[in-house]
Order: sequence, then C-alpha cells, then structure tokens
Amino acid sequence: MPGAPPDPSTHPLLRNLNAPQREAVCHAHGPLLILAGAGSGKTTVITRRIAWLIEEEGVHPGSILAMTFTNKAAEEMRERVQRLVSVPAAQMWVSTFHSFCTRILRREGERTPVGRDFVIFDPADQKSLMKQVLAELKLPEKQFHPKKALEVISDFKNRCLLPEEAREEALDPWTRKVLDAYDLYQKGLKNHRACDFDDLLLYTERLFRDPVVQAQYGERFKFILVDEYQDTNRAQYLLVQHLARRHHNLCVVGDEDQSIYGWRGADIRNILDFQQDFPEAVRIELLQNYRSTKKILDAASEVIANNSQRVEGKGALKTDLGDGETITFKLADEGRLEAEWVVQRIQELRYREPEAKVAVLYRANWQSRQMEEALRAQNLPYRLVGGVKFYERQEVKDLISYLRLISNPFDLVSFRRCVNAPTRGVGPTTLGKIEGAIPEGGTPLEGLAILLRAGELKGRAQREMGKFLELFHRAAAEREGQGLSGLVKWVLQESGYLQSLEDEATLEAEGRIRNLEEFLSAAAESESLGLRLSEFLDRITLAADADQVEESAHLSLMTIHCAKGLEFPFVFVIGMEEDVFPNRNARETPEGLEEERRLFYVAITRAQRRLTLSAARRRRIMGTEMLSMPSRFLRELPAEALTAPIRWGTELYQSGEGVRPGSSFTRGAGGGSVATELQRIRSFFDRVKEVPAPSGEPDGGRFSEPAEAKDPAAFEAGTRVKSARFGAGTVLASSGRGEGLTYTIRFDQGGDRRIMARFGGLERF
DNA sequence: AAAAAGTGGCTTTTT
DNA sequence: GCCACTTTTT
Repeated sequence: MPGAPPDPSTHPLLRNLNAPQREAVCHAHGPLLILAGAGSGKTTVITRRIAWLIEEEGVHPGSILAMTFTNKAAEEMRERVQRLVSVPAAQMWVSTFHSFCTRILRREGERTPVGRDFVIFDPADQKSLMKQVLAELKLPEKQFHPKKALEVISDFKNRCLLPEEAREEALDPWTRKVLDAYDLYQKGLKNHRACDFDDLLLYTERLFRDPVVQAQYGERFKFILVDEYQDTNRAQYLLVQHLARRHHNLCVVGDEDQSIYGWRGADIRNILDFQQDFPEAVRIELLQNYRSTKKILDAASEVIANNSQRVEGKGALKTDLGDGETITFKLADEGRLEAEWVVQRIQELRYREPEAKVAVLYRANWQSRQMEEALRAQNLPYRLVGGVKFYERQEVKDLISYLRLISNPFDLVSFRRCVNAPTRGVGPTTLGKIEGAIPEGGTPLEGLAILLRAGELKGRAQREMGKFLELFHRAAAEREGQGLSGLVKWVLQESGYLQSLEDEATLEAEGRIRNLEEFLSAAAESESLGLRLSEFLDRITLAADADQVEESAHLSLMTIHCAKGLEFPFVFVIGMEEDVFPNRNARETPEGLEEERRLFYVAITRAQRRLTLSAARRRRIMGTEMLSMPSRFLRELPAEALTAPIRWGTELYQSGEGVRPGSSFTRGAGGGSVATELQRIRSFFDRVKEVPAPSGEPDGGRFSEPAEAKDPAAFEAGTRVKSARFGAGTVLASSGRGEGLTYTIRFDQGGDRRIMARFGGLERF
C-alpha cells in the first residue's frame, strides 16, 4: 500500500531482485515501459508485478489482462502468478492476442459479419478459398499466386484496412486486382462463417471502436500488460490503445533488438514510440543479464550495434557470470560435413556432461534435414520443433474437417475435404453439382440433400452420399450425448475413415492410424479440461510451433524464431552464410537486413555458456550445388570471437577487423549502403578464381569442387564467363549434364539467371 | 473416378 | 529435394 516502500529484504515478491526490477514490480498505476534485455529476468518481473497488484494493491484478478504471443508463454505466466498469490488466479485474462480476440468474438460476435459460431481458417483453408476466388475472378494463378495474394491481403488486414479502405491508397494495377480478390475473399469467408487469423484481430479491433463496447471492456480491464510489445502489429496496437484508454494502466514489456516479426506486420515503431503515445510513461530498463557469460553478451552487443532502429539512450547489457568461453566458428567444406561436425561436438559434450541441454538453431526449417540425418546416423535422440506440424498432416486435417463441419455447417472448405475422404466416388463433377444446389444462404449439406431428393445422383455416389448425409444428421445427437473424445471416436468409425486406412494395410496407413490415435488423446485431454467442440477446434488451430517446445528435451532443433524466449547452456547456430543467414529475400532492404541482424542477436543471446557458429563452403540448395559466401554477420563479431583466422575461398578471413590488406572485405556494415555492401561481397566472390587456392590448409583450402565435373567443357562454379546477351558474370552453380547442362550465373550488372549451356553461347572470360 | 506417373516450381521466419 | 499440381493410364 502507499506509504513507506516495503523492505526489499523481507517482502517475498521483491526478494532477489535488482533495483530496476523492484521498481518495475512495484509500479502499479500509469503507463509503464519496460525495456527488458535478453535474459534480464523479464518473466520473473512480469509475474511478480501481477502478483504485486493482486496482493499489495488489492486488484481483483478478473480486472487484469495480460497478452502474450504464444500459448505456452500465457500458460507459464498464469502458473507462475498462481504460485505467488493466495487467491485463485483463474479469473485473470492471460492469453495470446488471437485467443483473446476469439474469446471476445464468441461473446460479442453477433456484431461481426461471421456471427459467433465461426470457424477459424488455417493457412491451408485460406489458400483453398483464395484459389476459388482467383478462379472466379479469372485471375491467372501464374501472375496471382494464391500465397502472394494472401500475403498482401494479410498486410492490409494487419493495418486494419478492409477492401474499401485499402482502395483509397495509391496502388499499382496488380495490387488493385488483388484488392478485388480481397473483396471476394472476405465475402467467401463470410459465406463460410469463417475468420482467418488476421480477421480475429481486425474484427475485434472494429468492435472496440464502438464506444459502448470499448467502455465495457475498458472498464473491466483495469490493468493491462503486453509482453513482447516490439512484435505487435497495427491491429494489436490499436486494440491495446482502445482497452487502455480508460485507465491508462498499461504496462508494455519488450526489446526492440528482438523484434523479428516485421514480415508479419509487426511494427517496431510501436515500442520505439511508446513514450510519445504516453508522455507520462515511466521507462525502466532491465539491463542486468542473468543468462550468458560476458563473451557471449559482448558478441551480441557488437552485432546489434550495427542497427539503426533502436531505442535511444538505452544502456548495454551487463553480466556477472564471468568471461566464459570464446565463441567458436567452424567452416566445413560441405553442408553434410557441417552437420556431422556439429553432431560430433555434441557427442563430445555429452561424454563430459550427459545431461547438458543443447540447441541447434537455424534460419529456415529446411536446414533441419541434414542435421537430422547426421543425428540419426549416430543414434542421437533429438526433438524437432516446427516443420510439418501435427495438425497439418493429411489424415488429421481430414478428421478435423468432419469435426468442423459438425461444428459449423457453413464451412464449404471442410465439406469439400471430408466429402471424399475416404473416397466415395465424388469427383469434381459431382462436387460441382452439389455446390450448384446449395440454396442461397444455405449449407453444403442442404445442397446435397436437395440433390439426393431430386434423384440427381446415381450409383455409388448416390449410396455413399446418403450415408454421408445421415452421418451429419446423427452427429447432432452424438454431440450432445457423449464427450469430445467419444465424438471423435464415433466420427472415425462411422465415416469409414478408419476402416479405409485399415484396409490399405500399408506401413504408411499404420502411421496415419497412430496419428489419429494421438489426435484422439488430444481430444480426451481437452475434454478433461471441459472444452466444448468449438473451443477444442479453436485451440488446435491457434496452436503454435513454439507451444510444443519441451524444455526437458536434451537436444532441440528449431528455427531461431521458435527459440525466442528460450535459453540453453549450449547453442549451435548453423548455416552462417550469405543468402542463408541473412536470408536471400531479406538482404535487399536495409530494414530487412536489420531484422536479420536482430534475429542473429536473438540467436546469440539464447546461449548461456557456449556458443558455436558454423557454415559450409558448399551446399545443395533446392537440388543444386551452391557455393556460399561468409555471412556478413561473422564480420560483426568481436575480433577475438573467432579463435583462429580461417580461410574461406582464397581469402584469409577473420572477424572484427576485416581481412588482410588488399582484401575486398572491410569493416563496417553499418555505414555503407546495401548496394555497396553487396558489391563488396560480390567482388570478394569474384576474386576467388584469380588466386590459386593455397595447399596444405587443414580446412581444405579449395573453394569448391566443380558441381558436376564430368563434362570436360563444363565451367566450374566460380568461373568467370561472358554471355552475348547478359555480359560478364560468375558461375554460381551447374546442374544437369549433356544437353540439359544448365548454369546458374550471377551477372555483374545484377541478377542471377539460369542459362542452358547449349543455347547460352557462354565463353570463358 | 481413382491410381500412377510425370512435370514444374520453389522455400524464410508463424499467430 | 521435395511437394504440389498435371497428365496418363487403368
């Protein structure tokens, strides 16, 4: 209570906290910005602050709202708060933005276009609907990729713009066409009574524009907390503004250096401008790091110092954990060898510390494959996070489509899926008839019933469709009668889906049955939590990769995005190569590059004791052998980070201070433009063939082997060539042979092209 | 209509 | 290299 500050040595909620942490915990009223550096005990501070509000300020748990980005983070937060307080914390609203919005829309949903019994479309459903839309608009998929269109639409939605509003912006003709698709896509969603992920935020934000609704929820949530504030997009930002307008008790926690979701519409300015939004805001910096040793932290600081988009006047992270080990870097000749080397290091580590927790981190999911192969070869168990998700497997999606159609009969996408799974003799023709028979504002099942009554279906289709329709009639009763898992079991039996898999009697079908059994136990678990069908469906489509991280796993493989918020004593970051990390698509713009750098910062700061980086000179990407160049981020590491200078190509390469005199590498990515930076790297690459590779170099020395060395006339990767049409360039890779021999060439004037040897008129240059 | 065989296209990152 | 999509065969 107000008055003399509690004695930190006696109050349990302040025990073992440093000064700024204590300040943050005790701050109750008014806007608060907590800049929480990596490993600064953020979660402890957040949970204790909530506990403080409840215990010391007498705040009712039901008037506290906390937003996170993953379900796992939400659950952890709730549990930890519960352990600190004496009253039940169940009434606290702790959830992801998306779950929060779902909850609101299910209460207030009669005011949105989709009502309250909507389904949530996952990306696959979205794509399926978008394809229909594009076909209807006669937009060729060649120019209008469904995925691309959806991305553009998602950008608009994240900025809270509906089609009509988006149209007011100055747009190129292509985007205008996409807006037509947006319009029709929204209508399609409405017909399906469906929301996509972005709609959840968009509709809720619209709802809160209504002063009455805003007052209602604004009054209710007296204390609002947003975690990972740097990752909020415009819609989330506005949502929070609406809710906080009444009480101004808004606490946001974040770290602009860990903003890595710009591609999903996150706007780093939200956190950079918080103090402008709330001039009375108190700002607290948590800079004491309790996770990593000094060398790791120094490396992180040096790397991130190259970014310009940062909070002004923020201090640097400190640690008391000692200098620790030097960061090491391994350059392997080839991707497979890189993976094998990492596995070997892990085995050595295991020998000394059998219980050591290790993570292998990478930029993109495809990089896990070689690691997995190498791990399997050594029989090392590992846990893979992300990749092909459980709920995206074919058989699981099939089963879900039944459940969704039971839950929401307007869902045509699900209808299309389950109507012929297992095969019931319904092809495109029959499906077209059914869809044509759907009455205005009716459901696909009604359409089917009409068709059957009219005797339009013959033979197998007629028999099977009769049974199919009956299934859904009986489902209503089943849904009441038995629990969730009972319903799932019933659907598996009655639909004949399980039977058809059993009949297949293949190894693959067996695996699918096992997956369905796993799904069944997921349903049973949700049932025991008292979830209803629609809530269960929400839960599984809003489940994130990061939710399945098992902290108990001894060896985890995951993307850096998935690793955010986690820590491991031993961390490997693989694939430290240009075009892999930083990713090829991100390096073109300064913002993209800065985000990649933040991603690297996140990767580094996951490590507690030892950080190991690795790269490969050569690797197969998309089936073709590619040469790689060192990631520019390697150069941004402190000079001593690389234990010894290494050779990459013909250059002597060392981090921190550029390379030996005369090299094309110089320091300072922060300064030069992207173009000059690229030019530098390109010229480095071009020099490769000019100098003969030194021999006796333990790391191999040679820049590369020819990708496919069989044709005597073939150009090796790295060869300078001239094309009549495109001028001079450097061979990056070759594929195919004989007539089909094709080179990938990076031309000096810009752009990579694939050119067939027999047409290209290529000559050595 | 369903299964098998062939072709092209392309991969960040995810709630 | 893999997967989604298309064409061919049954």
